[in-house]
This record gives sequence, C-alpha cells and structure tokens, in this order.
Amino acid sequence: MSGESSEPYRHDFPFHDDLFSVFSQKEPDGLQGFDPQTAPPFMSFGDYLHGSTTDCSSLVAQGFDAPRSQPCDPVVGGDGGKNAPAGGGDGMTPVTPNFSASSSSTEEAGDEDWGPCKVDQPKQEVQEEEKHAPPGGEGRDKSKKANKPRKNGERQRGPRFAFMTKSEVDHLEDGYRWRKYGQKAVKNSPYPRSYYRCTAPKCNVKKRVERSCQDPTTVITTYEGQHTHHSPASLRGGAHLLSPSPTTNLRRSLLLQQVSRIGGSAGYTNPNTYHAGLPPLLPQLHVADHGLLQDVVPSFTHGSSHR
DNA sequence: CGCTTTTGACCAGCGC
DNA sequence: GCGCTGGTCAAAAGCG
Repeated sequence: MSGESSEPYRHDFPFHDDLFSVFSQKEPDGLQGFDPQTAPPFMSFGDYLHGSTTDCSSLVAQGFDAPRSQPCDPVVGGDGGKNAPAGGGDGMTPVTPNFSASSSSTEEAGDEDWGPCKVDQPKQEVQEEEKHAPPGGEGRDKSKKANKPRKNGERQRGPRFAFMTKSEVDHLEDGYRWRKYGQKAVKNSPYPRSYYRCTAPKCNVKKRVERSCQDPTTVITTYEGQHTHHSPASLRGGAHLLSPSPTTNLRRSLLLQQVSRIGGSAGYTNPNTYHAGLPPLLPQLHVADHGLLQDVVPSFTHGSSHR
C-alpha cells in the first residue's frame, strides 16, 4: 500500500461541463453536495461511469440521493420489516422484486408515474449520511462487529450522488469491482436495496442500488465516497478512452458497453423530482431509437416550472 | 481454493 | 421509552 495515494484518484475532467455540473448541486439539508468548486476533487461522474452501463435506454443524472421510502405498494413482504429475502431462492444477482406479481411492464412504468413517490424528509437524508460516523469507540461488541461508527459530523463521508438508469440489470458496470455486502428491503417499496462496497483494499467507496418502485425499469444508483485507486477498467486500457468532455466520455463508455437495447424512452424529465426537494436541474440524455446514445444532449430542464 | 453472494442478526438514530 | 428503519457485519453457501 505504499502506492496508496492519500488523495483520491481522479483521472477525469472537471465537471463544469454541462452534464456534470448537475451533480454538483448541494443538498438542501447540508448534505455534502457534489460541488466541483468547493468539494474535494474526487469523484466525478466520469469516474464512475467511464465504464458504465450495460443496458440502459436513458440516463437521468441528479445530484440527489436516491429517494427512499417511496410509498408504492406496501407489498414489502410480510416480514414485518425484516430483511426481505428478495427473489427467494434463485439467487439472481439482479434486484428482484420482493413481491411476486408485478406490473413491471415497462409500458406504464416508463411514463411519468413518479408522482406518488415521495421522498422522505430530507432530514433523513442527512441522518443516513451521518449514520456512518463513528460514535466514538466500539459501538457494538456483541456478536457482530459494530457498525461503522457514526455520529454527527464525526465522520464525514464523501459526497454522494445518485443517478437513475433505465436498465434491466441492477448492478451496472462502472469500471470498478464491487462486492455486495448487504441487501435490505426498502420500506414501501417492493424492491430491495443492495449495498455494494468497492473491493479495493482501502477504498471506502460504497454504492447503493435499488429500483424505483414507480418505475421498475429504472435503477437508482447512489455512490458514496471516493475511490482511492484507479479503476481496473482504466488500468486495462480504458483510460485512454476518456475524453476531456464528460458527455463525450459518457457517450463513449456507453457505446463501448454496447448499450444497444433501448426500451423506447428517450429524454427523461421528471417534474416530480423537483417537488421532492431535488435539484431543479435535470439532464436529459437522449437516446436514438436504434439504441445508441446518439447525441448526449445535456439539455437541462428546470425542474417542473420553478426556476 | 478463493472470491462473491446470500441472509439473518445487530446496532444506532429518529419519530412518535 | 418504544418501535421502526436504514446500514453493516459476518457466517454459510454458491460458484468459477
């Protein structure tokens, strides 16, 4: 680990480019936003996506944390809140619904059916954010090792940002190796949330993956932390693929991943996101009918109507 | 054999 | 103070 650079690795570009600036929005509650100007120079969208997605029809990048507790179908297994054995026994990697029946028909799901989905109080966002902070010592010493210490401000995690992807697979390729360390049923959502951690020795980057209860075809990925190493993909020759332009880079990565299956939806604008307390700016990545990211048009739309 | 995934349990924080 | 929920751990199982 001598090669362990104390500073986060970043081989990308600044996020000033239209698309990435979206991720720099600060959370209203003080949630460390992703501000390229004030935030540390670590993760950049490209950092995460330079190798990305495998089967996405459209991307929605937002500088907010993945919405939680979205009252959809209280079908969340009758386990009473316990971990829901998502899937059952097939042990399929993809996030499997906790419920059997499902209207996961991409038909209506693709619409703007996000309405009902309400984001919990922003406060909770911060809560979780700080839940990881060390309480001071050994919080737990019973049978299981104590969770990551957490306390207000004690342990500030890196900025987090989430983006939605239209994909059939939950775990999208982003160039890094991840190890799943947990899965929990999400309240009010039939889909479980998976927790992944970068397998790199000292990399604390984590990411949560969950499906939108409103749109089963949409995968919400939330990254947290900063990579302290090069992405395996880059080291293997993927680095040269990086372009000074985030959009171009993204497009390339997507193309490289043979993003060729398109569900049909092209631009993506969800007015509700704004109402949910999310950043008003939303990027729209247009996808050509043939499935390829034709021209990643970083056309931002201002939330619903405000600003 | 090594690594990843699964899964049940535990803990901390928050709301009521 | 209690209950709920999110997040994490770790043993066991599965897989290449």
